[in-house]
Amino acid sequence: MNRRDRLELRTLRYFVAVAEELHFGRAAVRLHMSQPPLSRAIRALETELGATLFHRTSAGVTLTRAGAVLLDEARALLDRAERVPARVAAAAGAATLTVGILGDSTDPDVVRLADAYRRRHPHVEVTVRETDLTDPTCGLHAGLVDVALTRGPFDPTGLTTQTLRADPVGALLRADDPLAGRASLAPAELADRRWFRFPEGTDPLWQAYWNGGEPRPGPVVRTVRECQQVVLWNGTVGMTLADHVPAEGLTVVPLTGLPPSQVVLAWPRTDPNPLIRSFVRLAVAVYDASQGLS
Amino acid sequence: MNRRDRLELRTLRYFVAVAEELHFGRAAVRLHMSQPPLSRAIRALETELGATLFHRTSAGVTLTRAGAVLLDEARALLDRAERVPARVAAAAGAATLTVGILGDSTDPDVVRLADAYRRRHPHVEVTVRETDLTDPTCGLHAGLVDVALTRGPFDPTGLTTQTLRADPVGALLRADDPLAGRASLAPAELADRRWFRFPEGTDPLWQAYWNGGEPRPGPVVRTVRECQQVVLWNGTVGMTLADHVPAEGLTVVPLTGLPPSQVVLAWPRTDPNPLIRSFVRLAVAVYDASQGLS
DNA sequence: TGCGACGATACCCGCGCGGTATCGAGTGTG
DNA sequence: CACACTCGATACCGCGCGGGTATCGTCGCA
Repeated sequence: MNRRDRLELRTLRYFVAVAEELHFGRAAVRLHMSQPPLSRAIRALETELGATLFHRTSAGVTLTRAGAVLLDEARALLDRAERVPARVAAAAGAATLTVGILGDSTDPDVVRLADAYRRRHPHVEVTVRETDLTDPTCGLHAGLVDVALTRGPFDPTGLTTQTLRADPVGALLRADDPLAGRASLAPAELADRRWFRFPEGTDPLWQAYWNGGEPRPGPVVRTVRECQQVVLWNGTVGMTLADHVPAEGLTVVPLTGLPPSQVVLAWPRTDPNPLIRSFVRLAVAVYDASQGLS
Repeated sequence: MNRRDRLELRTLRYFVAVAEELHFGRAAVRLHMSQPPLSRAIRALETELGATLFHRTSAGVTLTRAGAVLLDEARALLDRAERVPARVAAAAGAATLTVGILGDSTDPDVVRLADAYRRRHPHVEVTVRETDLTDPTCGLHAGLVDVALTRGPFDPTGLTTQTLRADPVGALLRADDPLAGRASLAPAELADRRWFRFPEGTDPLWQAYWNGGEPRPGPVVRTVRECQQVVLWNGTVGMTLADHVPAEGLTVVPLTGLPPSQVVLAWPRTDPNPLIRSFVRLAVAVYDASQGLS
């Protein structure tokens, strides 16, 4: 009568674990769960099938004849089920996912995300396209990438976005700058300086944010490296991540009163490619887990 | 990351339904569910497998190549899974369940329960043992039956019991009895009559209940038929179910102030036979459903 | 007879699943 | 050309199931 009364693979996985360990406690460990729900699940399976699967004696647990038969059947089913994803993937053709990454991402979470995705979808050919700072969407609109692992803010028209993390920002200064020794700075204290900025045509939201709230005059940069060079050589200033470890001769001072910089995942609003969905799901999980333990 | 991310048979059943109907709405009907969760499940499956399974065009739904492959795989898996219960049952040997039924059970729910159980466990050999009224446990203690579908009250020592329903009771009288025309009776109004009773050694709780709260003198009966005969021939009275349709020359008048008669399922407390468990589960479901619509 | 091992039971909680309501896109029609 | 209809997708909600912790009951053993 209940809906939980048809055979399911999960139950069979439980059964196989117990049948192989012949010990509920150890099987539970192997299944990364605790013993009581496992006992219950096996009991429910016995009820469902109308047959006792294990002899529970004080000496230990042994398979009944019915249990032995089910073990064969279950292994066959699980083996076959195991191979289904690979076969479907093969039929779908060489699956490809192109991830756009904003130039400076030495983010350790990106590595963890790449690992996790590779483990989850070994058949997917992931290509990474690193882009400079002049396009926060990493070429999403041009169709150059399927999904962009980038930073905000930018015009989200036609895109779906998902914020993964927020990092405090800081001012990038020469190490011998008079303000270099400060524990923190307000953007106003740098109002009279020249700030590096991005080329004409760059997303205005993006431009404004990285100039401390409003576009300011200064040299044009395209890459992280250029930002550093232009500060070193011109004595300009600019924004970067507060925990950024700068190059020799540069320093970073935390900026106060500014919204933190968000790590954002973006992808086309209408793209039906399910690889994107699973990538997004995984990314959220990985970044959340990372948040949790920090 | 979630636990809901391994392939499950339920999901495959959904997929096969949609693949065969090529229409989400109709597939949902076939699966006895509504369309939105079905759409979600298919989407989740696509995400999980990293492949699009259906082309959703305005013209309708068609399978992709990946979907076609999955359809084959899914059918193979489901076919095999379908046969598992039968094979396990065969290995367990001829499964037998003996149900004890108290003599007078012309209860329609019993029929529905028998049907449901037969549908659910077609391989189980169900034998029914109808017993007289002298043992409310239908021979459970003697091991004559596995489970008793009976009425209370009785001594539950060593048994597990489950109440399924409660029915009002009435007095069984001759149709020409002075009290026969009454709309209802209190047991006290029959205090001076002789009540039929059960033989020496019958469960005391049982004996007392069916004599209106305390054992009263009167002729000894063993079966429902004997009850009727003894009332017809001796002018004795006794208790029966209020909605009982009596034989010619008899009548039933509802009794007030007595606890209703409970339909009770009873089985040995320590019997490991899983057939009993599933029978009990089903019985509860059937009787509950029956309650609901009354 | 106390103790340890181990499966079963009791009870609680969070989330995944299925429900209803609604949207939005695409299409045929007066 | 607007309107209505179809049908899958989305938003949101409530509940039951699956998994958790605590504890029990039983059996073997010192």
